[in-house]
Amino acid sequence: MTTWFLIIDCNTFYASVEKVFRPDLRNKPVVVLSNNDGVVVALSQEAKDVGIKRGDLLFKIEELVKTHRVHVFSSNFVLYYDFSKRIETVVRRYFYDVEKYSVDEMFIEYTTDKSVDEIRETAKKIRDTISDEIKIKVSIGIAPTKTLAKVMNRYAKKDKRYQGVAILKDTNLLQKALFTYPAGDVWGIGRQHSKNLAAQGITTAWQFSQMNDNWLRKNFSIVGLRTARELRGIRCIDMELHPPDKKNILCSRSFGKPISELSDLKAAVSAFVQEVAEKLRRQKSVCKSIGVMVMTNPHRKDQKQYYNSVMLELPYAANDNLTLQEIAFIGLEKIFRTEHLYKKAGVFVNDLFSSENIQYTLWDNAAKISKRRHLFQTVDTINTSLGLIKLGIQKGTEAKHSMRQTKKSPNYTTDISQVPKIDMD
DNA sequence: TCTGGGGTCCTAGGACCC
DNA sequence: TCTGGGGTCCTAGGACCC
Repeated sequence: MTTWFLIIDCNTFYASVEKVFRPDLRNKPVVVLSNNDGVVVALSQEAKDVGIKRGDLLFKIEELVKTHRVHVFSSNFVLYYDFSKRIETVVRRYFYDVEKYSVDEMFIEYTTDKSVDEIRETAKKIRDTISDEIKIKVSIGIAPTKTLAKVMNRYAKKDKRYQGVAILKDTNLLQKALFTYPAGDVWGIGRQHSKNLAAQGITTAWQFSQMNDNWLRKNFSIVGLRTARELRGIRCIDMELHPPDKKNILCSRSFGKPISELSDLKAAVSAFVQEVAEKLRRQKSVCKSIGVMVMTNPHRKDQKQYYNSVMLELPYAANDNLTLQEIAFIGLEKIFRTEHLYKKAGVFVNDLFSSENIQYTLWDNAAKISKRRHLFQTVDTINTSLGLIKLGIQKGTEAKHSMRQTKKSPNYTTDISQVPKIDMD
């Protein structure tokens, strides 16, 4: 028996999803923008071919967009997440244990005595099924460790000869796979490490993997050592089938237009508190403190800059909007200064623990706390199906802090009023 | 006009305790 | 002629991922 790791990775995911309901965009360049339509976060191969890169500012590529008739979309996470779930469902028909690593990637651990060719055929079948049923192309990398599977995945994606599935047949081929593979493209080696490595003449994954353990440990911590060992074929990173509860939850967002009034910031903070509180309740956690941060636009050198954040203790461990909002507002008022144009705000909670075993002290108003918790359980139930209930402060003020999203596609798959219509006339 | 959002882990250093 | 040492907790900062 041999244990393999498969990684299934969707090609240019957001851009591909946007194309599914738009057959007229086949073979056309498509880009998807960040929140507020600021920068390119995803792009189709055709868009890459005309010279657009991830991270490009929209206003700087206007010329390219015009000349090459690039189709531009605001991000539609509801749609992408729904596609992600559909793809996962297909994969689970073949493998019960799937690690959802990100919205467009899944790891699978596969222990089998099947031959390399048989494994490749299975992978191809999964790939074809996803392509047929969901209309999304995926690449699959297969190897004895997660890090090597990621390496193979890139070969599967970049080199047509693999037809979307690349497997590291045996470790004798390690040197061949890593010899020309850029060190900076290895999973776990980012920009900074890559720069430091290059300064010492280390540019390939193979060179990195052959460095001395002590040196790796000293310069790149235990994380870097683990990466090097994984590249040698030694398994160091396991599957994570059940995502652990979040230890921190953050909700922050830039505003479509700058805000200067406290009341408008309050409306934004209230909305962020709502999101944070919902996430807390979803994982059955409570928090003992809550933080708020505000900032001006750091890119506007001509404007007065201000950044501040504050963390406040709650009177008791909680996860209901009302308690969290009360304290968040106190925090906001502490750090709010007039005369600034605020571009972004955020709400965060750290040190979460399970809501199942809260210890109240003698002074806690247990009745009030319990009432609030039940109230928001009900609110969650209603919002899950309708999404209508908000705290009063948010009423009518949404426009002031809402994002700019002028090019959003319909929620084709999750909103009955937005499904595509076919004209039969 | 225009610059994303949400996470994780690791390390070093200071405070504090006995 | 000497000025401990080990353990724990917390925080800030820096790296990484998508």
